[in-house]
Amino acid sequence: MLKYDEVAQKIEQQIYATKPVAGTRLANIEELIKHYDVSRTTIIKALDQLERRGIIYQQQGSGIFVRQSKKNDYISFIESHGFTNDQDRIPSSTKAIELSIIKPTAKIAQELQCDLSEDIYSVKRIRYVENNIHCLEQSYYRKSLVPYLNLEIISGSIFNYIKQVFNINIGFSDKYFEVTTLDTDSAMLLELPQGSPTLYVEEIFYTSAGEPFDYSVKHYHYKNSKYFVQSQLG
Amino acid sequence: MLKYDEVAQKIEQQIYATKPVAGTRLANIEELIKHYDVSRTTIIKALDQLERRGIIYQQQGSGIFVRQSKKNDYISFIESHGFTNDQDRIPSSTKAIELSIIKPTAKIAQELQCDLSEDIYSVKRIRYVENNIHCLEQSYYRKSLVPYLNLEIISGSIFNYIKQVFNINIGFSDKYFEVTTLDTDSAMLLELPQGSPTLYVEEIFYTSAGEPFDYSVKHYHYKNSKYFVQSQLG
DNA sequence: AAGTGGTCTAGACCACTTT
DNA sequence: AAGTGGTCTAGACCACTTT
Repeated sequence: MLKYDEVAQKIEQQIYATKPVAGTRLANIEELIKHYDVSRTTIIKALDQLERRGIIYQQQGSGIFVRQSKKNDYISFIESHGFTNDQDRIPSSTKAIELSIIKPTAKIAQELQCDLSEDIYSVKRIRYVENNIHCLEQSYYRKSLVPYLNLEIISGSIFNYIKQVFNINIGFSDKYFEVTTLDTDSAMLLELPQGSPTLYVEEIFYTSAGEPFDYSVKHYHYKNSKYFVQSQLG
Repeated sequence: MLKYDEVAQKIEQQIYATKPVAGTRLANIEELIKHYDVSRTTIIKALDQLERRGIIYQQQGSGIFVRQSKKNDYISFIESHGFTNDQDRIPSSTKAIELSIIKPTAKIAQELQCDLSEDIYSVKRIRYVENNIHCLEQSYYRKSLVPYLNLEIISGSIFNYIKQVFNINIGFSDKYFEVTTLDTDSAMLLELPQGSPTLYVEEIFYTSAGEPFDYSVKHYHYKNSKYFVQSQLG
């Protein structure tokens, strides 16, 4: 494990364990260097990581402080995989609705940067958080990169599966979204009236080598899902 | 100006100038070190910055590559101040609807971590992008931190103003959002039928010293606003 | 003036991919 | 085996805030 990851994790755990109020000052950098017995650069890198994740903030000349903890019931829109805060997991589950191999439409081929003749796994699922319907998800995977899927696999975490079995490293994603209304089919599956508002999200996932392997379209249940995003500005 | 910011900016400008297709490989690190005459650490920091902003991606052992450029008409949800990509600005404007000094409600006082007796500037505005209604915004500023506002100021960029005049450095923000429907008042102002879907956002802005100074509530026009978010995963 | 976080360097060495 | 990005160190010096 990398040193700066280890230091970041230890500092984070200490914050979660002692639950200091927002604005509490942590030890200064010199002390952290001595305490963790690493170089200045390593401490700074660990702190930068915690700052980006919204756990602390740093003010030059003043100190390192604990940031406000997030509201409950809100899910991180960036790393949303069914958890709220990193501390306490929220039980989530998945129901598979459809699994088939298809040829891509022009739109799908474009997003996945693939040929129209390439085989594509089409996966339709409903995702639940705390036993409430959270969203309807239609995903397309390039079979050349994800050679095999079955009902059991898609009822769990597909990402964990393809990471472990096919050794695919997930690199980054592009997320496009807007607010719209539900058509008949989606409304039925989300158990909402037709025309209900929804957060409509299209997301393309790339491997760490920059290859798009998953194009997903999601309709979120507007009553059961709330989100948060923390930003660094300035 | 900091060296790594300068290097990042130069590399970015070069990418925008030559518009290479996604996946194009940039010069390797040794070359960048020589070319910009800075240390390895400085190059790495510049590249990390560009990676976080979605402009490049790096693959250990392989190279540094240009990332897909973003779709037009989508606005960055993180740094959304009325622009799309960093390259080409989109004309945006603001119409002031209301400006007053009030005492905070319990909710406002809680979000701004202030006393119920403190003076608060209440600002209501409509924001336009390319002459289309983009969102309705109700903001609350702590008068102790933002001592003066008038109609002219709030018709422009309040953030630029308070940065320059009151020397407030904006540090970070917490954004909470969900999909809901418009009530009569908001619908009228957004020129949409009552009950239309909307993206409802609450955002708290903090100074770099960690003090909340602005609590804003926004209703986005569901037909005129689309967003994107780029994530680093793995 | 003292304290605290941030930048920057040269260079050794490690991790991963490509040839 | 060679190439390429990433980690880590010691230490000098800078930028900003607090006393």
